[in-house]
Amino acid sequence: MTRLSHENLTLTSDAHPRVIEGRRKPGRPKGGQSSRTRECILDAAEQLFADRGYDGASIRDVAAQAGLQIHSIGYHYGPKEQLFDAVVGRRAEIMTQLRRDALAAAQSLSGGKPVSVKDLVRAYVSPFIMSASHGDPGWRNYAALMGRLANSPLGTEIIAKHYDATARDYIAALQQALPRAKAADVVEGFSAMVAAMLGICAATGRPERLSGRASPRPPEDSLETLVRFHTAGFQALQDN
Amino acid sequence: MTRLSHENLTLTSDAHPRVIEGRRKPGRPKGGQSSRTRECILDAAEQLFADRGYDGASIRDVAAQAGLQIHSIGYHYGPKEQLFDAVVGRRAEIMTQLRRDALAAAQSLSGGKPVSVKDLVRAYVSPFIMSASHGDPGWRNYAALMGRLANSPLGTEIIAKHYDATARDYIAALQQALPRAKAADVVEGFSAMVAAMLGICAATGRPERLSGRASPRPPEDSLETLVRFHTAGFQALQDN
DNA sequence: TTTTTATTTGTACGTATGTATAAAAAATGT
DNA sequence: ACATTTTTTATACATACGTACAAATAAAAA
Repeated sequence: MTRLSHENLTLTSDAHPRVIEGRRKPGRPKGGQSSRTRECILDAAEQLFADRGYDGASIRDVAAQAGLQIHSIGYHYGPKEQLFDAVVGRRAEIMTQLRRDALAAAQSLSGGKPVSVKDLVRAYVSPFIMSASHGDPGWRNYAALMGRLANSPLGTEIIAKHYDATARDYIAALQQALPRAKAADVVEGFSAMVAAMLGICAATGRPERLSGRASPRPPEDSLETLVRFHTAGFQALQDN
Repeated sequence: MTRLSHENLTLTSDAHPRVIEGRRKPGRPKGGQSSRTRECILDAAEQLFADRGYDGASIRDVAAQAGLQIHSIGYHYGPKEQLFDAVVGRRAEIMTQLRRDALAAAQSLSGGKPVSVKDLVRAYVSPFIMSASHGDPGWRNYAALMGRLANSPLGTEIIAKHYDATARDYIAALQQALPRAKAADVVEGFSAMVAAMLGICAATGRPERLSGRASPRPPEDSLETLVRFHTAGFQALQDN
């Protein structure tokens, strides 16, 4: 367990320092200190929104978890919805970049010809599943949060804002890979793929219960199964 | 617009009387009247839970929507979680029966041999999608609610209670239809199928946005696509 | 008719919520 | 050295929450 101590601000965590334990004295911090406080707030909010949902997590909970006063949250992020948007947006930017890069790489590798369905499915799904299962509790919380959000009005709105552009790119590429499939079917398949991806990362424990196994599957196995399953699904959309 | 009036209890709605508009006088109602009040409460709670989530919908909202006093809710259903369970359970019983019947019918029709994957997928998914899209706003709300719940802890718990038994039956049948597929893969495919089904009925508007169409697809089309897509997905799990 | 049961009403409690205000304190800019 | 900016603390407000209690009322049971 690492324990970083920087002035009056003490962060403790294993490999991922994010919870402020000691209190800060009031006053302007030295050089850009606030940016770290802002990250701590996002981390705390991320975890609580994931665990309890948007309405279930209060601003007070977030402040307590981050070791701050209530008003510090509002000071840095304004009203609750804005904080929520910041939580979603922070990693959405990273995830979007990963997916864009993966798509560009696949496209340049296939040189002009349409990218295969399998590569598209993998390119979209892999960054998310891998991030959600590679130790970082922040990403794990984020993935759970996205799953919780998926079918709610507020969630849909914010997901649209941060993820629709990339989704459209992938759908277009899928359409090229499946020229005989109806456009509406491709979108439906894409939605199914996203829903399955989020379900895997939600860690509800249902798959374990239904299969009788004690611990969750290795995420790499889930990823391979998901890719195989949905690739075949997409291809079946060509038979009209 | 039909308007039924029965004693002091006045229900108004088109084709689905569920919102009490006039106030009831206190006192014991005539013969089993309360059962109708109880249904009204469930209808109101169903809608509000679907629209705003478990934490977003208050007992006061439910009472107001049902035209009752706050305490009537607690009187009939006890604490909030119990009301929630009642909301989920009411239609879960019906849905479970529909799925059991469909499975039994398919099994007797195939006379001893394993039921085909396609029939299994359809038998599981069709009752839900059809109920969610056949006019009844109660079922529509219910389907949206289930989608919202899917990846939350409370939702998982209650879904387990009401739906796991049938899920196990279908997974066993799928396993028989796919003898060369790994058990964990079949469970993963089943989870994917459920997630896609819930996503379709959640009516988030995302598919419309991503495909540029104005109105949602006819549910029959979505159903056929889902069946085709997931049948192929399951079959691909046989190639190890 | 009297008693019992079922249901609704009205009110209340203690707590939690999102947001706002004012003041204090420490670093920075001049 | 002084004024300014940034961030924290402390407190407060109005409202909303889940739950509970006692009283009132009307049907049913005796």
